[in-house]
Amino acid sequence: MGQLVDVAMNFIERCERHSTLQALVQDLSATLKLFGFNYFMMTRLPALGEDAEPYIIAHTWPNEWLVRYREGKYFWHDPVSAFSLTRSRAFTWGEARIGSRRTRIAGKIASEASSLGLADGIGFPMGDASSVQAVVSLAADRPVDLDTLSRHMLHLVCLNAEMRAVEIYDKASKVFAALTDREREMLRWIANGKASEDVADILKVSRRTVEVHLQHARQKLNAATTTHAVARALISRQIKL
Amino acid sequence: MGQLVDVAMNFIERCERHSTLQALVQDLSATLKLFGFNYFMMTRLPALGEDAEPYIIAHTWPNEWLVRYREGKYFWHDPVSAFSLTRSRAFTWGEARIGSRRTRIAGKIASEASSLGLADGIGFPMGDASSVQAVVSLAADRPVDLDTLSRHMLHLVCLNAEMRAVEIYDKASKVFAALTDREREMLRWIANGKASEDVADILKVSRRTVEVHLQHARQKLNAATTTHAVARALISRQIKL
DNA sequence: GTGTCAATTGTGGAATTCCACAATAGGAAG
DNA sequence: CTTCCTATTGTGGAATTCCACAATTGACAC
Repeated sequence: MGQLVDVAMNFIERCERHSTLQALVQDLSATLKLFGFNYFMMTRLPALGEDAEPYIIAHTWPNEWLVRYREGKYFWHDPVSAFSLTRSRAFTWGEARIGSRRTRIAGKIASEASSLGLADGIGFPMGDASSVQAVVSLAADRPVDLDTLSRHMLHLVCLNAEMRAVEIYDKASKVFAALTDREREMLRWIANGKASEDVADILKVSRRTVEVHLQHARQKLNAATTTHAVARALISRQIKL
Repeated sequence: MGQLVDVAMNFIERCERHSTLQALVQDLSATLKLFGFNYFMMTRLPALGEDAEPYIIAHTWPNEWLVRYREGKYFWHDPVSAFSLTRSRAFTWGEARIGSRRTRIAGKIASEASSLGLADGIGFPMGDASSVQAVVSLAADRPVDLDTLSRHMLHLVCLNAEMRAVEIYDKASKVFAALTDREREMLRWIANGKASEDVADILKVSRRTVEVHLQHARQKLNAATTTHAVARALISRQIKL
């Protein structure tokens, strides 16, 4: 019981010291086995309908399973992955499957997974309740039945592993030039559906002024269009809706 | 030592059962005091330069401090809050202050906070490493010196509290109509700076087809302009950049 | 088999944005 | 005090988007 707390704490401390994804994966994999999980998948979420594979950060899933997942575009048919997109709390695969109506394809996916040693699992969405960014999914060869403490320790393990993994994986994060207050102000109105002229009226300046600010914003964000600039400003958190 | 684990687990279990923000805040506040923290602040992050106050989800900060924070627009001068925007891991205020150059205003904020009983604290960014969504900040009247276990238990407490708080607070989350594959495809190209004509070429359809899809997207997302639609599609996670 | 919905294409004109070139004024920093 | 940056406004024309009105094809569901 208390042992798992130590296992988790020790893993988290080691986490910081791993400087390669490989080492981290190995350590995480070993740690998770102590909790009864043989495989894990750590991935960001693709936009709807998109191919999920490029978003994978790290995993130890059997290659065979990964191939099938890709070929069959399982991501968009698997109720478990669908669950990941909406849930902000931890959930077991069992829960996810019960919560969704049974379709042919869902049943097929579940039985195929089971035959490859991924019978049940638990998913930890990363991010807050308003927007899930990534998911760490753990697979076991039998139904998941964790006590509360183990579950939360696992959550902590996955949380820290993901943080570290993204740090390692994603060192080259997109950095855009900083906009001025005025530029952000203009962009924000545009992002909210106003035309340049509207913004001009709202801010009591000429339409031209608005357009020049937008032009500067486009240049700074290296954007081809104002829409492009808005998208980039949004993801770089320089504006909000 | 092991007691704090129980305290944390018990709190997390109670969390689910709280149905009002008030009850949650009270419980959280009491729980945090057992860890030596007298006040907390749970907030989402404003866009650069924006007023931070509307983004507060819940807090127990002294009113006097909150007023000063607002009046002086401290959020944008306080190295601690600046830290929240970039860090994805837990950090103490002390760490944040050391990591940034000392300015007059920063020193003033720190000493004012200290005189009101917020001498040091710890911040837990919520969200993954690539995008911080919210922060839970805990304040203590003396320098923070937590052992690893306590720190991680606190992290778990804050994580679950925030989840629940957002669930309660944000029941009326913006829901937009689902776009079709094609609509998303078009929007994605537009979000990436392409003109309708470019998209038409890329997808081997007529410019008009692209525009009709965009029109439908605008209608579904209730957006006045395509830019508006892109912004909404982005925040509702229907497209990615 | 009928109905609903997605995807596709078209026309023509109004509305809007984008761009190259220029210039003035004020504030902050060195 | 000089320099850099930001905010502001202007012109005119090219490029692009937006809109109202219409219609065909194919897929999936009841």
